[in-house]
Amino acid sequence: MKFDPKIISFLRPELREKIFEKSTIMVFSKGDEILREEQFVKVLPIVLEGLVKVYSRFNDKELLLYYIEPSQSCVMSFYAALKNTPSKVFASVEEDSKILLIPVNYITKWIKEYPDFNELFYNQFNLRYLELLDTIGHILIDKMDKRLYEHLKKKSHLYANQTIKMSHSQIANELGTAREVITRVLKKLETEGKIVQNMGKIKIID
Amino acid sequence: MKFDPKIISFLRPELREKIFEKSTIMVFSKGDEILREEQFVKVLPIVLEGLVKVYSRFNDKELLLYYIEPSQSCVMSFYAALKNTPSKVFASVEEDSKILLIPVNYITKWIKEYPDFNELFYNQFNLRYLELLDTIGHILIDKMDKRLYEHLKKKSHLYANQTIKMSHSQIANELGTAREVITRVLKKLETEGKIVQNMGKIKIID
DNA sequence: AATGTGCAGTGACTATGGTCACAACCTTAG
DNA sequence: CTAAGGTTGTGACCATAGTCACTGCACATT
Repeated sequence: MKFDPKIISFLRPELREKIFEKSTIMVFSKGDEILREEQFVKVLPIVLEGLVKVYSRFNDKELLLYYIEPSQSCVMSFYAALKNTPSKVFASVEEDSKILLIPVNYITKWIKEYPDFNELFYNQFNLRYLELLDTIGHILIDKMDKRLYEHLKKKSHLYANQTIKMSHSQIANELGTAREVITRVLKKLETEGKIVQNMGKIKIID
Repeated sequence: MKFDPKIISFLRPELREKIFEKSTIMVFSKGDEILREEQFVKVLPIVLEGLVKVYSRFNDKELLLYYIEPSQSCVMSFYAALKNTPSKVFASVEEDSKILLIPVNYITKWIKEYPDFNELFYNQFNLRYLELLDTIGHILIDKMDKRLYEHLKKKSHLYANQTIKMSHSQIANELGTAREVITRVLKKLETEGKIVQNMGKIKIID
């Protein structure tokens, strides 16, 4: 199987070749659900291109946990795969993505054989934990206007695009709040000159 | 060095002996601060007896992250030790504790040699992540009364004691809110018959 | 006994954000 | 073209919880 050697370049060439030999690459389109809560995981995804969103749901509310960017993996899948326990989170494709799927039986083997592969997951776990900690900080101390603004800025960086195309209710979901609140706060941010809205698009001034 | 073999009994005897050979056991008293934010970590703690509280601080507010119970370790220390990066969290001793301190240089070695030791940390990481997720859920959807009540119930289980002796402001800190709010909500819980307060002690009914 | 310190109790006020109801739109499918 | 369905804009209202200002209480120290 062909592969771009720049991807997961932090792993040793030897392991990288094994990974590409045993794995499959799948292409997903924007909006595809790739993981549901309570679903068992049989392959570990590593995003090669695109963007995947991982989120949790409480009652009817949703909360964005993290994005998986190229070269990153999903620790929740990793653990679910390792322990053969069902997933507690959801994942869906935000941007058309190319994803490397590693069969779970090799995971166990390789984390023993390749310390840097093992470390990769510790790094990811740590990263995600700190991100979540950060999220809690924002929820606890920031007001909606700041949370929303930071959220939009983060998104614009991820997409490498000043302009975001999302409905108010989608944003509300990601922040775990109601649509009207987003409409209200977006208007406020607009009068403050921090963003510009037109035709369903939001431009971040920064 | 003597040790109680029941402790960390899930590890292989061979490793357990090595751990006790190379580690020191320290005794801490209630209230001791054992880890500050931005501090570098040179030993990995495993709690043998007692209870250790790990928390984070945002501005002046504090938030309880998790308790380390006997046989558990602190993933935040683990990662900080592994990567030689400063800690992002605080830890303090809740109940007089006996703690096993493993020098960091052996950690790296043993996680390579002993897969079950390695797995221990994945388990802990996963556990803590899910706990934090749960906490976010509560913050997002529960009202203060429920959050407080659940918090008290959890504490009473940890201490194996129906009665909790804590000041209102301590509780407020752990939940990231203000003292008056706790006073108010405790009163509410009392009229609902869910708790009884007297002389600085809180008794949880049910 | 007098003073100080910390904790608990309380009423009043306020701000934030969640909810409701409804109007005014676009866009798209029939 | 028109109806339907989704999106946005808005005013009114309300509940929650954070803040302020103060009182009273208990205990310790001098």
